[in-house]
Amino acid sequence: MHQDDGITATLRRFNRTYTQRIGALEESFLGTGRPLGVSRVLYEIGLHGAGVGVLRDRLDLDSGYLSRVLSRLEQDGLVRLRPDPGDGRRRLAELTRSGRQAWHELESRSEDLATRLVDPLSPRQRERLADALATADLLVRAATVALREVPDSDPAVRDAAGRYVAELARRFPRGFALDALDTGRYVLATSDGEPVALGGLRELADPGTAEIKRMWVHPAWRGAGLGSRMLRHLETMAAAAGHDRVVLDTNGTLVEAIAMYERAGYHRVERYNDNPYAELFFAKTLHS
Amino acid sequence: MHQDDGITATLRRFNRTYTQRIGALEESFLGTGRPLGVSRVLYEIGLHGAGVGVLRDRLDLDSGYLSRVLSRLEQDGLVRLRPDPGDGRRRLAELTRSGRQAWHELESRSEDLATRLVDPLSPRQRERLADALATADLLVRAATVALREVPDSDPAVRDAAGRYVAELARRFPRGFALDALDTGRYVLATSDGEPVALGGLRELADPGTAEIKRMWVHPAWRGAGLGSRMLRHLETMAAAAGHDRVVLDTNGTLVEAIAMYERAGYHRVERYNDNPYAELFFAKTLHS
DNA sequence: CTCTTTCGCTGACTAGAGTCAGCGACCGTG
DNA sequence: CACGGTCGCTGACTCTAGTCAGCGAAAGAG
Repeated sequence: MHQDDGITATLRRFNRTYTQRIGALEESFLGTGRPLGVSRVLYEIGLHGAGVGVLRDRLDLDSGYLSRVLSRLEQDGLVRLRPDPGDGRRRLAELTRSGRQAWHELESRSEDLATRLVDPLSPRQRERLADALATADLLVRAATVALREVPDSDPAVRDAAGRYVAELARRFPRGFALDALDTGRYVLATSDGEPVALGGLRELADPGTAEIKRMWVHPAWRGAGLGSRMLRHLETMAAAAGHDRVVLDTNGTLVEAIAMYERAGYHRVERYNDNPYAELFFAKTLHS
Repeated sequence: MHQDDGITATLRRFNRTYTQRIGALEESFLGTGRPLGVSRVLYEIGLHGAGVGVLRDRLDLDSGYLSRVLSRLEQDGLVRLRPDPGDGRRRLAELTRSGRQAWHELESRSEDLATRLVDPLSPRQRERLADALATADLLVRAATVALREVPDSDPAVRDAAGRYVAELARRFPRGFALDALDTGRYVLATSDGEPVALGGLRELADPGTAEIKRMWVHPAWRGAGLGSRMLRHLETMAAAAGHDRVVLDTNGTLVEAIAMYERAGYHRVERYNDNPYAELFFAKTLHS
């Protein structure tokens, strides 16, 4: 019924099976007397409400289209729109009492469908399915993490760098303190808009060499290969900028990171700076 | 990032991840200058051609709608329609040279997308993803197998029974022969229209007892729990028909089946018929 | 040879989803 | 306070997907 004929074939086969049988979960939003698009907006507003612009971004809808959907929901008494107190141009959408009821209806309809799908399976099979889907979920998310260079003024960089510092302070025996953010080029990895990894690249006095700084991966994402991807990305950037060697320093307590650097082809070198927190120094020659 | 909070939550979470990121595989049919529906029909016709009725069944389309889509494809020079030589009412659709070219384009577009998706993953991760998706595929297929009672005249019953007989003939030391199909109630399990399991229920002289016959599961589907599901289904049918006990006979060579009967609560009983092929006899009391 | 089905096609619709240009209210900057 | 830009809304569209009733040719049953 299935033979191992490559990852893309497996993926495409799964895609077919999936859209035919579970895709219906999506259309479970239908059958509530409302068109799918309207229900999706209703669901996305959620119990806590949401700004119109946020909805537009999250659902990737045209401004005019969303506006019409919202006014329909308002007419139906499911949604209340009020101006954003902080910015008179914006509007906030929130569910009315019957809107919340409709939201719960969508929720339970989707839950029912999921239950009905797994119902024919034995407990053991359900467990296997849950494991397989959780694994697939993690890997698909990891695969679709987007890396992009951002200016060091980007709030997400400050946020990620702050978490980096906080973690080092917790892990380093004598704590860790850092005042200003290094200038340099930063690469931010995001998933669903959330920062999940950060990496920085800085020029050194020696023009041929770049230094990798501030490598950080969100704790929940460790082991998903993000660190290596970030490293490769930074190396490519360094090579493109004309460097033929990258260096980095780290601390002996960061054992996972050290293992990753070694797997990625980095080798130990002598101390090249006077960073008091650094104990180990690595370098890698780039083959362009 | 993910906590174990039940199979339905995992399924729904995956569903969200999936539709956002892999769902695009489906829409890869877009961007070819043709609407999605038209491309789907084109793809489904395939390189070997297909009858119009077959397409209607497979894609679950309205007769009139499909007809229009096909004539559009014919106008565009991608499809040729000719009458079925065996039945003048039917028509066969097959791809022209440029139709085949368009088909390959869809194929490679879909392949590209799949490749691009798994590209950021390491070989080890790709393997894990392939495993997870293959497992999920199997289980989702198993979960969505449909069991339905069919008349014993149904060609699918004859087909499945034929495979059953052929397999027993191969596995039994002295072969197996069976002339007519027993009358009785048959339950057929199908996946994508293909028969994947069969089971029969027959009344015995003793009115309280029903006999389960012709239990067969497609070789590719064994281990997916279909046998147990079929058994449960037949038991429910027997109970609904007023029986409080089911019996069955089997042969010592069918070790997997015997293990399944025992797991399902069947216990050994004395021989109750003169079936020369039967060596072992089982019974189960139904608690209604 | 009739009568009934089946098969695919045509015409006439509808709802849903989305696009695009432009508008008025409002914000932040210089 | 002028001005460019942002935000959401409105009107006028388009395209896709699909439904439904009915029709004529062909096949199968009696």
